Amino acid sequence: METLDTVPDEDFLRLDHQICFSLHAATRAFNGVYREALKELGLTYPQYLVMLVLWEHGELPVKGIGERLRLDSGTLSPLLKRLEAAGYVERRRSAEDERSVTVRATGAGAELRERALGVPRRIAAATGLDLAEIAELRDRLGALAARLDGIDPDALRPSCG
Amino acid sequence: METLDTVPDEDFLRLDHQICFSLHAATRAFNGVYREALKELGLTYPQYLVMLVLWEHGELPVKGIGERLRLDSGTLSPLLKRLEAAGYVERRRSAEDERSVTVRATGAGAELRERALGVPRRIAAATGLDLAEIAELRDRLGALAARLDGIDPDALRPSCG
DNA sequence: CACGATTTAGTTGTGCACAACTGAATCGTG
DNA sequence: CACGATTCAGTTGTGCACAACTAAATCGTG
Repeated sequence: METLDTVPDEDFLRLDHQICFSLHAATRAFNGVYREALKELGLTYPQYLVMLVLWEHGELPVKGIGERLRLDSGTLSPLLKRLEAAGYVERRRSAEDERSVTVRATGAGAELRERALGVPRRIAAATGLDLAEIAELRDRLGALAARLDGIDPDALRPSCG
Repeated sequence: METLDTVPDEDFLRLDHQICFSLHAATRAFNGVYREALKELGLTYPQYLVMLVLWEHGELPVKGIGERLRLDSGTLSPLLKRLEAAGYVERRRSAEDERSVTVRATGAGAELRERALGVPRRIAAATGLDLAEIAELRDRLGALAARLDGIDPDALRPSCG
């Protein structure tokens, strides 16, 4: 089998162009499709992800949301502020640990879930993938992400290439 | 085989949580890995994509870059201005069509290519995927993106779900 | 040729990602 | 108990994505 070592740098650069582009394109295409589907709910895609975890887990501290979505407070704080302004979530300082802020869906947020139920099905139908393919894609992407997250930054430095 | 139609909305919402998350996570993990690898070059990931197309195609109008990367002038104009400020590209109004701005790599931009040659190999090695797997992932993502880009927006509206 | 439609870059405004930082609360160890 | 280290949310600044818009050049049709 052809191994990585036998391929010239030039070919790698070309292949890189292709895979970078397709990953970038797939992500933006997915975002675009969700943007369209979520327009009627008044949610962005990241806001929808936050609502999904709140619907699934009930109330969570900001940190808990961040762990599940791999987002930090710099991203979540303003996003949650917008969700709060829209009336979908409420935030309050935890009584037990006043460093922590607990986030939970409001009544309007719960109603939103009912309106959101149809979204994933329409997306799935639009992709033309069946359930098994969707699950496989999920697993591949999940495995890739886990592997990438586990990379030692030093392995990306020139000295180790 | 289980079809989409027989799956309850609730299960879809849960599956959606998973696939949204894994796509989002894979993208951000990839971005993070590239960010690290490109740090020494002083490039961001989108800037690197632009340099890749310029290295491959020689000079291109802004529109040509946008078509290849599916980016509009609102994204490209400031990005190119930064690449120009860094000395990697130069822009000049086309003589034939003064609406158009031609972008090409400078000498420093060409030197950057030499230093960039090792990057994709290190990324590929870090993913632990072999060439065939990389090519397969590229094709799957490309096909998915093409399918998503081709979706009729109306198909995402509630009335058609 | 004239003039409305189109094309091309660019600008503005909103939202997300992330690094670096701040400040307050809490924890752990002496 | 005291005090330095850590944790947590939030802020600031930079860059990207995208929608909506502007201005200038070009095109196409009468």
